[in-house]
Amino acid sequence: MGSADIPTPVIRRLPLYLRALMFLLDEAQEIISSEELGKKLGISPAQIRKDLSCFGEFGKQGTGYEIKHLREQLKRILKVDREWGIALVGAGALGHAIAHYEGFKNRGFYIAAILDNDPQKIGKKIGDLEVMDSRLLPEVVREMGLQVAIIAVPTSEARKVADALIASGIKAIINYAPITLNVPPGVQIRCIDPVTRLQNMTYYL
Amino acid sequence: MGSADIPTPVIRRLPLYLRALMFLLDEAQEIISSEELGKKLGISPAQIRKDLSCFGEFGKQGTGYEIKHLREQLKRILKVDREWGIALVGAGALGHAIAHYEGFKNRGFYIAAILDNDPQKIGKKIGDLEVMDSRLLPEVVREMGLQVAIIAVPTSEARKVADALIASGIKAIINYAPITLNVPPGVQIRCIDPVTRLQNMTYYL
DNA sequence: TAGATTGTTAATCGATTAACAATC
DNA sequence: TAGATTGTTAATCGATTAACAATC
Repeated sequence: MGSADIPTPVIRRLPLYLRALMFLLDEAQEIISSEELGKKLGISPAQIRKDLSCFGEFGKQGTGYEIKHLREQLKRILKVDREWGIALVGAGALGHAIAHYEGFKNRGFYIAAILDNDPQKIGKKIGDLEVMDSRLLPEVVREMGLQVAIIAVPTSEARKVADALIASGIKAIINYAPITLNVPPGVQIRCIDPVTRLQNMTYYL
Repeated sequence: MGSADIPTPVIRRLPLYLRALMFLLDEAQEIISSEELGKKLGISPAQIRKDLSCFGEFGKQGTGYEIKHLREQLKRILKVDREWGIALVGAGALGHAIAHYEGFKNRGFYIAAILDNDPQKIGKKIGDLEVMDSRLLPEVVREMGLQVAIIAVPTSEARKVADALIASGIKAIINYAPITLNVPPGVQIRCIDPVTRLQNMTYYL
């Protein structure tokens, strides 16, 4: 690959830029400067320019950035210029909330399948999708060509589910169980645990 | 205050240490070395020792850390050696999932009140709590002495809700709407947006 | 004591910021 | 052109790591 190694903090910020640009486009704004974008995001303008310069020259001196163009570039860089299907494992309250979440729309993702191991839940419909038996995971992942999954099961089952996902060929996982899961190289994982975020804030109170 | 300024990455890691220690105690482990803890968390042992040394000397040379003792120290440092009541705003699918979440238990938090502006939802019960009218927010926050809140409303309402929370005296906010909210100094805010996390991972695929 | 692991210092590494020439 | 803002360099700042004396 021609692309040099980009610092991870840069990659963490790009989705925030993209999110802000999508929002601005909804409000029909066409151009934005690094100054204005920085103010909206609480990030320094120099930081934004430096981050973007890792990938090319997307702005125009004296003017700023054409929002639609920058959005397309960011989508391409982040590989969300396509739609990734997600395997959602867990059809409890959290699974329902994720299945009904509006925020995936136009951001590169959709729920492709919902799985659970509870016979009470298997076969039930959530929105347009029928909850499938967890045991079908390998087939579902292969047949639908899924690479992304979300773990929304109880903590006690999260490790087992992660192993099954990885064995099935999933390459990117969002884990909602409050536990650190170790994954092999080549597999991405991120944990969403509101309590660690809360504990982080209370330190400062 | 006697406490010097602690680097923010340190404060971000402490809740992870605490979470791992709680888990180990459940499994009846009593002692752990920075080496072993680091392996579990994917963090270098030197990092862990350095982080902890910001606050005191909690270990014993040649042995490691007494887990129960370190847990108590971390709880104290993070101010979760008490229980913080949370004002949960939004009683939709996400609000339900949060209200039923088991993960708050023993980690310093509980849902103290649930509010919504939808007459259809007001008065309905979620677990033990009755959904209250959002307009009662200032009274609820004051009377219950709440400092922490969670925003689980549609994106279009998030800004308004955040302003109301801050006006009511809330000092720490978890925002589930995929939008950057600007808050005044002295108020902590963290955004939980699974899609930015997903977009971060797809970059690496 | 011998072995192990901490707490801490110094060195390295990496990220952010300031500043300005380039240029629209 | 004059004014504005980018892209980029160099300087600053901060965080991580390596190494080891202290000590249990």
